[in-house]
Amino acid sequence: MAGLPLPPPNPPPLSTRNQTSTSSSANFAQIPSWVSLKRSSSTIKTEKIQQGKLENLHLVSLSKQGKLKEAHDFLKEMDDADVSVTPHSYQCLFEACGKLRSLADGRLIHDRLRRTVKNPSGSIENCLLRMYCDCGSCIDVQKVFDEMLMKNLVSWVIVISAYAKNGELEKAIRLFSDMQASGIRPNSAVYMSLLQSCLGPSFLELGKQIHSHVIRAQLNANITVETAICNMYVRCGWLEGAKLVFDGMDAQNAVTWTGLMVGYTQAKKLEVALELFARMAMEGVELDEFVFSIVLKVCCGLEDWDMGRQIHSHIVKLGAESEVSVGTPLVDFYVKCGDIESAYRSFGRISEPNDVSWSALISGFSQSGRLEDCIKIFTSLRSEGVVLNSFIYTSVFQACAAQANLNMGSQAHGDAIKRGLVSYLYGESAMVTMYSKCGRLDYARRAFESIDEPDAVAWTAIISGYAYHGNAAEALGFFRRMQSYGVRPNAVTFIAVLTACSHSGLVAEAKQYLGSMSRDYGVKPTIDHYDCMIDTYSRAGLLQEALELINRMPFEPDAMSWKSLLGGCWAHCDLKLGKIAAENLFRLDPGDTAGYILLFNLYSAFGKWEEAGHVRKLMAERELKKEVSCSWISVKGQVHRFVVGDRHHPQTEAIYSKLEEFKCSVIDSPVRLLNEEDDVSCSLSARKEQLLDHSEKLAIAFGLISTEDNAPILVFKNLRACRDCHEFGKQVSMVTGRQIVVRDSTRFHHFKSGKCSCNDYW
DNA sequence: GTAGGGTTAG
Repeated sequence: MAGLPLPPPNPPPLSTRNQTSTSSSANFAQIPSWVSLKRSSSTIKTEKIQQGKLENLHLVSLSKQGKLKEAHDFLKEMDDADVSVTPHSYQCLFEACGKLRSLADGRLIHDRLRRTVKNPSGSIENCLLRMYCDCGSCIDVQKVFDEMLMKNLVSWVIVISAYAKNGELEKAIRLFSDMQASGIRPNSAVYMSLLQSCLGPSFLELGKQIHSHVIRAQLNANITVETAICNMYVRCGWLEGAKLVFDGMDAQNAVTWTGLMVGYTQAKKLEVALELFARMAMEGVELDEFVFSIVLKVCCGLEDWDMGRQIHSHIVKLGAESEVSVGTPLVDFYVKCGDIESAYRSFGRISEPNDVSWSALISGFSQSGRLEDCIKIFTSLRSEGVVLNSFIYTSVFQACAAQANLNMGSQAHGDAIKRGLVSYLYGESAMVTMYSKCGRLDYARRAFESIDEPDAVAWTAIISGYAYHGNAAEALGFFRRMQSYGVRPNAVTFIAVLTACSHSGLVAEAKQYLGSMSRDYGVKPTIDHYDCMIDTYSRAGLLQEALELINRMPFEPDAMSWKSLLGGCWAHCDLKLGKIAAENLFRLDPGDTAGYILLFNLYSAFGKWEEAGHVRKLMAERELKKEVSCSWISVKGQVHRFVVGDRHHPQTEAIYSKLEEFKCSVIDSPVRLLNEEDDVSCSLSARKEQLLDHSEKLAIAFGLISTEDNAPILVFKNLRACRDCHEFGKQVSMVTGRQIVVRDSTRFHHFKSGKCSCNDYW
């Protein structure tokens, strides 16, 4: 990728509602250091009043720049020179402390205020209150508030909002009553802060009471307050109430409509949400930049890609594409569409992308398999010091998992920890998967054990990890542990459990788990679960059972059902059933290359060359090409890739002579089977030659000559391991005593002392 | 007052 597209010229802004106007206050950063209390500056010293003004000006400047340490020093100098601090300076100092959330500084300056000023004004005290709120210290807020002699409306608003924001709603309500008792009428700000604190269904009753207070206070004609009430009902899960308030309003603005659409989206009533948008557009409500994100989300949920594109063109007409709050949801929409090119184009039109925009794009690349791009963008963002977030890291972990890129994955891991950006559960589960797919089950386990309270997804990740590595005992152990912790398994968990069983020949266990899903766990089995069971029977050679299950299961068999059976027929040499399975598979998925190869091998095994040739012709007719097979190994941080018969590597001679040492391992059976790695069109004798230099063997041989004698060898390949290479792995592990690990397209093979963890089942 | 990005699978 040659750099990202340039942003276009700025379009007219949508609405200025959210654009903070730049204040016209002086730039205090420019006040030079001559405003200091050097005793030599006699001109300043002589004029007492002027002097105080300048010092206070400097103090204000330091506060606005957030230079609190310098401010403290300067305050001391002012004390020494007997210059008093003005109320305005105190206000600025408190504002700075609040902004920086520096409670310690705030308390120091508060102390100073107490010592030097007898009766501070109400507005100073309100500043103090606000400072302690910003620093999150309710104790200090309460103390100041209790000692205040002149409590005005603002003071009450600050304190009530402080408690409300802090989740102490009861206290806020009590203060609210006190306020009324003391004869002060609450304003809309008080009600807004109380309403915003009603966060879930448990607050519904309280929310209703606040609502009735609003009506009594006659504030219910205020569009902002009404919108807040509407959103309160949405958050409390009472959509009907929200709708009632909405319909009762004299006029609604874009915010009101957006809030209601969010409500219907959360309630999974997507059609209603979309209707609302249509109505809103028809009624000519002035759209703002936030409306589109929710509508586009609705389109994604409905998979209504046409509607999404229509909305996109509407956005273009409004000239809002470059707005980050509009462009980012657009990127996500196209990612969900599976249209990564459009997503990338939309991203390029955002004039000032933020971290959310980047994460939407990166996850798009990760999900669409553009892993190189994903990693590339991540690396360049990191080096440019752009703000990253935990979403980005989660996507990077995923990409590294798919790429089996342990190097990048563990680097990103360390980096994310340093920046505190491993997101709880999301990032952690992705990390478990990353390590297990990179071949480091030990790290995966450690990553898992460090999760505070793993949820079903995290448990599923570790169970899948062990299943993927062919260790059913551990996988099932984790499944039991999961239940002992009271975490309920979901549908995907059972896929992992059943996969663990099928790869280890645990037929009875699989049957029992499938049967217990609905009964004991309340998880309804889907066709995927039945396919796992069919796979289990097939691998174990129980082909009749597999066929029976296909016929009597409560679903129409899909391609996967027949493919599993075909795999079993191939492994256990059942031509008759294999033909039936293949016919059905090709009917449902004519493009399944691996299926044709299975059938070809099956015919060949029975010496049925004519039929085998027919399969080959069929593949050619349907223009099915095998993916070019390759294997790779990482040595000292460098990745070495090999294809069949590869002679490009600088150490080719040494690699081939190492292979010669193991030559006798090639099974010399009268029937030479076709493997995924072989060229389908070449002759039998040529294929025999090919067996010697399959990419997997080349990678293993290179591993042998380029690593320490006792180091384990980890090889990755893009296709399924063939029988010869599998035997080769076993033999090498026996002769050399090395541990060999091969990840093929479906699982890990751990070769040790002449045996493989897959028990020759894969 | 409002929204936007991600976790587990064969």
